Amino acid sequence: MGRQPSAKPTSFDIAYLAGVSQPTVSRALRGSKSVSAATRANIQRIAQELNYTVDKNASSLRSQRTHTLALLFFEDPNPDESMINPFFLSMLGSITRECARRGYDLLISFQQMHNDWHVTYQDSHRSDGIILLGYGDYQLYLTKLEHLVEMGTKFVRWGSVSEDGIGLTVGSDNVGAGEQAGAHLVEVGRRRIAFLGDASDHAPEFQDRYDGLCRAMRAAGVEPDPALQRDAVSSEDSGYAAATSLIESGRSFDAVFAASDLIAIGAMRALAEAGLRLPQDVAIVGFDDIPAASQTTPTLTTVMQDMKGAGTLLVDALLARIDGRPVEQRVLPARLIKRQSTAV
Amino acid sequence: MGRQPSAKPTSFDIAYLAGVSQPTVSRALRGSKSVSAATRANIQRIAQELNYTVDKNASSLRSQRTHTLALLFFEDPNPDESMINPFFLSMLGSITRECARRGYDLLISFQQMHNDWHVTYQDSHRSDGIILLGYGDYQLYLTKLEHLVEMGTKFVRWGSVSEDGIGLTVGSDNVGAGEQAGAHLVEVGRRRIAFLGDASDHAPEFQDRYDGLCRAMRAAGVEPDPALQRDAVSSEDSGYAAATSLIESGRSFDAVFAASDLIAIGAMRALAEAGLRLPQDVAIVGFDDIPAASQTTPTLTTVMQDMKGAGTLLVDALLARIDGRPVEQRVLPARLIKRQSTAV
DNA sequence: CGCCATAGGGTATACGTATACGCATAATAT
DNA sequence: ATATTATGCGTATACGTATACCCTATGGCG
Repeated sequence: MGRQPSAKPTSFDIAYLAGVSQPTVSRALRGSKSVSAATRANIQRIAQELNYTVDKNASSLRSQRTHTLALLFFEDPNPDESMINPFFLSMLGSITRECARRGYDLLISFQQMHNDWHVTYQDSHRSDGIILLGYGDYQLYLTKLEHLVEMGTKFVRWGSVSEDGIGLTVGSDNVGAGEQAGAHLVEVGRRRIAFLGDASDHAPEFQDRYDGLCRAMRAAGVEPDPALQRDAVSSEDSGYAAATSLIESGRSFDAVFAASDLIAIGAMRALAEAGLRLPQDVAIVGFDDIPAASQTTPTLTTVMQDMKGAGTLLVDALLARIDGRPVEQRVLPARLIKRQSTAV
Repeated sequence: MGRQPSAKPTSFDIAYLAGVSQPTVSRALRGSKSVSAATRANIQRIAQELNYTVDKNASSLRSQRTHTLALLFFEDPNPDESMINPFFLSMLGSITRECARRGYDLLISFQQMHNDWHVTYQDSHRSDGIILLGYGDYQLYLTKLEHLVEMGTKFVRWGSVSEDGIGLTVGSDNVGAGEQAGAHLVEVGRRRIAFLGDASDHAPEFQDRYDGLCRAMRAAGVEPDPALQRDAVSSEDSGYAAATSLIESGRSFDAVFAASDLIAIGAMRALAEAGLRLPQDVAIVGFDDIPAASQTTPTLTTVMQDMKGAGTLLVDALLARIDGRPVEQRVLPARLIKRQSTAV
């Protein structure tokens, strides 16, 4: 039946073959400088030959470092439970790669917002640090964050960088992105610009985007009309509802800035059903540049965030915090992608 | 400065408080029947109170079981490296949840097809088993699979269930899905149906879909024309190229069955640019039901796979194999979603 | 030529858990 | 009544690594 799957070699096996003691093997492989170059090279060669890999469990047990990061998705308790926010998904790749590059494993965990705190607690024991991604009710979220801080857990989260300061935050330049979107809409001649997305402190990121929009409008000498803002969470249905409410209010508007692409897509449906022509009657800008944004009719102008940079930065920041190195909040640039929905 | 983050309690702490020995705590918590109900209840209560969690590293080290599954994405070495196949992403949620339900952790790892074997090898040491997801060159893939089998690694993969039998496979009923698509196209009056997607043994899943299509056509008394098949991998560009080649061949066709939605979307662009009306001149069916499929013009008829069931089944099958339980290959039903691109 | 610093590496041990044994007590069989 | 077995638990130990500490040769220095 072929050979045995040859029992996993240990550092003792290597040590024996190299004619040294086990600790020397450990030192050599971990890069301690108190082992001679020749010995180290020899040990590395033998390890390579035997396909030796350090036993993560033993190593972690001894050193009390897991070399693992946990990635927690906080989800809205929405009915469509199998759907994951496409935006976060596209960050996953870069986070994974960055972890691999740094020699860290990545543990994935999904969590309903309302869930037992217990799971998160466990995750904090299984990893050196936690990356938090999540839309949703920000207040609920905060209590969990405070709990984490209290426990001394290292973590970093994706979100609005401007606010409070619970823990370490990495995020896009939402204000700047909002400004870009606003400036572009003004440039194509729009003056009455509506905003769809929570502007309350339940959703700091959306709020930042709205602030940016207002800033751009004022810079162009246009005063934003608060009556043209409608709350919405990141889903098509919510966007549809918000746009419908806007239309039914009877107030005139010639552009819509949606706080996310999903909202924008729902809004486009509502606008089209109301007989409004896009972009002639109403120009529209979304946020996120999800794949569907280039498939809508008309194709959707939107803001693309630097997801690759985001993953790298999140991991970087978290590792810095874990190692006790100083780390400053950082903001990532975002870029406006112009498509048909704002074409003059 | 508040209290210390109170050192993590160990089984010894619990044992002391319960007035028993450490092994008894271990036995009680793991459900050994050689501990009395009263003692067990008491231990569990104390553990709960202290927020005790078993140290995974120590536990794994001792028992040689990691209680972790590794998820490996094999990617095409394509230029757009930050993009992950949206189809696999939607499976991630259900896999994660199923793992959590069974008390397993999930380790994520992306790999370029051409990468060093080393990474996969390591992953096989860090987990009890591996879940393999990947499109791409099937031959390259096979050599890696054989390597895994040789090492005695437990794994399960997503793919075409019909073929060879290297390892354990879970997949959709691609033949049946192809039949549904074909029957639908025939039903709306199409006779000259093109197929875009590799039909070689480099891509067994696509081949199955093609086989299903042919079967449905023959069942309706229509002989499929091999000249209407064009190779394509799962990307928009590839779909665009394949459709263009088809159009330029001058052969007449009144329908296209694309092996994936991305191919379909690329093909739609090519067809529209060639002045063909969809669906009047050419009806089109895709595969996967990615989010963008409902945003195209016209919206895309496609096949929806049971991704939630897929995740569950993959984890189930892998755990069965790990535990040495018997496990049969299983196939998941797929469902045709009818949209505008095939509306009569 | 003796003294000390340094490089290089060995010895002993701890990390927290799970399991093989052994040993009482109590329950049953003979 | 004694022999047998099951029940419930303690004792001892191993899993594979990393680190604190100790020891031995050198070489540099006065």
